[in-house]
Order: sequence, then C-alpha cells, then structure tokens
Amino acid sequence: MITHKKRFETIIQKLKDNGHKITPQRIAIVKILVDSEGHPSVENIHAQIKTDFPTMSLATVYRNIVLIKSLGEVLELGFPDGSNRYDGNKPYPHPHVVCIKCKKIVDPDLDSLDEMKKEVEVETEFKILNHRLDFFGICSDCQAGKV
Amino acid sequence: MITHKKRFETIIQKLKDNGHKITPQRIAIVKILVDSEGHPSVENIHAQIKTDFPTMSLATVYRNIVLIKSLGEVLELGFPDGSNRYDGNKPYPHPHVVCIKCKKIVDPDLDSLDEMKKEVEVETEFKILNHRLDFFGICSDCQAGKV
DNA sequence: ATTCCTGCAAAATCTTTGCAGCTAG
DNA sequence: CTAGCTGCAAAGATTTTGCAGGAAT
Repeated sequence: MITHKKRFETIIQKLKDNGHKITPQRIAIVKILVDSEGHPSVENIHAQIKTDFPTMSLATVYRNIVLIKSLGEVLELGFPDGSNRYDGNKPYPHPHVVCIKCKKIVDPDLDSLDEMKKEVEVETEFKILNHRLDFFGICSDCQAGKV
Repeated sequence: MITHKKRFETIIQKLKDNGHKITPQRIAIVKILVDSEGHPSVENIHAQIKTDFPTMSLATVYRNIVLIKSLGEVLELGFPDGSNRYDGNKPYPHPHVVCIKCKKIVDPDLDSLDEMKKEVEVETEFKILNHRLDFFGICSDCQAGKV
C-alpha cells in the first residue's frame, strides 16, 4: 500500500535526483500535497502554510507546483469554473467525482476506462496519450440536506 | 438530421423567447458558433467577426457566450492549458478526442459512457448531473508527420 | 419610448516573471 | 563557495464590469 509518507519521500527523492534543493518551503508544499485528502488549490496550500510560515509567497507555491508537475509527481485538475486543484497521491490520470455543492472529490474505481481508451484509438486512429474524466453531481450528504 | 442552419435558428429563437434582442453582433457570434467545425475560442470568434465588423468588442463576445451558455445552447470546453473552446452544435456533454499537436478535435461515439455513469452513481452514491470526458493524443495526420 | 445591448476602458482574477538577497549542499 | 531558491512587486493573460451612448422591438 502507498502511504502518504512514502509518497512524500518519493517526491523529495525525485527532487533531489533532479538536482533541486530541499528547502523548508518545498517540504511544506510537498507535505500538503500528499497529506491532503481534499485535492487542495494553490490558494489553499498557500493559506495552510502561511499560518506557521508567514513569509511564504504565493509565487513560491506556483513555482513549486510547476516544478513538481514537470516531474510528473502531481496531477493538476482544472475545473469548469476555472479553478485548479492538485492531487499529489495519484499523479496519473484517473476519474473524479465532484460534488458541486460541497466541492468534495471522490475517486471511483472504473475498470472499463482502459477498454474505452482502446475503443477510441480504434475508432479515431489517434494515439491516445492522456485523458480526463470527471463526473459532477451531488454527494449523498448534500442530497440528504446535511449541507 | 441537425443542420447548422437549424441550430442557428434554434438558438436565435431561444434568445427571442427569453426576451433577448437580436443584434447584428449576436447574429454574427451565433453564426460562428454553429458553423465552426473546429470548436472556436473566444479570441477566434472575435477575430473572425472583426474582419468585417471592425468595432466588435471582445467584451461583447464574452457576454454573449455567457448568455448562450446560460440558455444551454453552447458547450464550453476548458482545456488543461487554460484555453476555452466552444461547441454550438452539440451543447450537451460528450466526449472529445483532442490532438495535442494540431489541436484538431474529434467527437467519438462511445456508447459505454452512459453505463459508466450509472456504475459511478451506484459506487459513490452521488447523483450525477454532468460529466466531462476528453482524450488527448496524436491524430493520424500528425502521426504520419504531415504536420 | 423603453429596455436592453454595445464599445470602451477600467477592474478583477489568476498565474508568471525579474531581480536582489539568501541558503542549501 | 555558488548554483539555485525565495519574497516582493510588477507584469501578463484572460475574463468581467461600470457607464454612457446607441439600437432593437
């Protein structure tokens, strides 16, 4: 099983391997990326760190997200409303189910997706490299009116 | 069969029905939305119209896209690079296959998607209202090096 | 006649960049 | 030491908004 701790070490190691320095800011950002269950936004990450690291700059968060993305260790989720959120635990494409009320994000298991990709390759003659699949709806809590 | 002309009339009618005036700018924008095979961007629409309508403002394009979106008559495709493109012919969610080299967009037929949606509803207990499925890859032309 | 629409410019977001000083290795 | 990183502020890019004049119905 892949724990948050292992993910943390994987990313830090990859940063080192590629000649990047391990700064306190970087550590803090990576920690949040792998600890968050809730797919944090840049603003979110910044706010969390700023609490006990008041000089942390938004630019630094952006720069590090770009860096970690370029190493393939975080997945960027761009949503229809223009916001971006990040997943440091599963940095490869995978489906999401998003509650449009409470913004909760769940990762469903969908085995049929791989098959669908092959279907698309046959039908369109594209070589498929990547994909994005998101469902939007109301989670059971919000349906029940728990807000 | 649904022709571009019918789509044009449908949208214009819907605008009228909802008490919106039919201005030359509006007509030009709707025309491009339904005539384009290539999923135009806002910038794109603006540029096309500006040729023979030099005072056309970007703001007007944005405002009308928002309006037509609110009537459910155009689909907005937000891409990972931050760009938005629009589909006025099929304004309901449907899968896209995007060539990352030449930016061509193809609409594949994927019957299995509806089933997948139900699968997700059962598994997550969400009420699914909407979805987004995009595949990214290289089209056959670009694979062949035709650029 | 009125109500809605447009163009322009300014504002609002979100993200990136230049630079001088600082710090990890 | 010294290459790379950070913070700050300014710049970019994209989309939205306020306002006064203009157009559709």
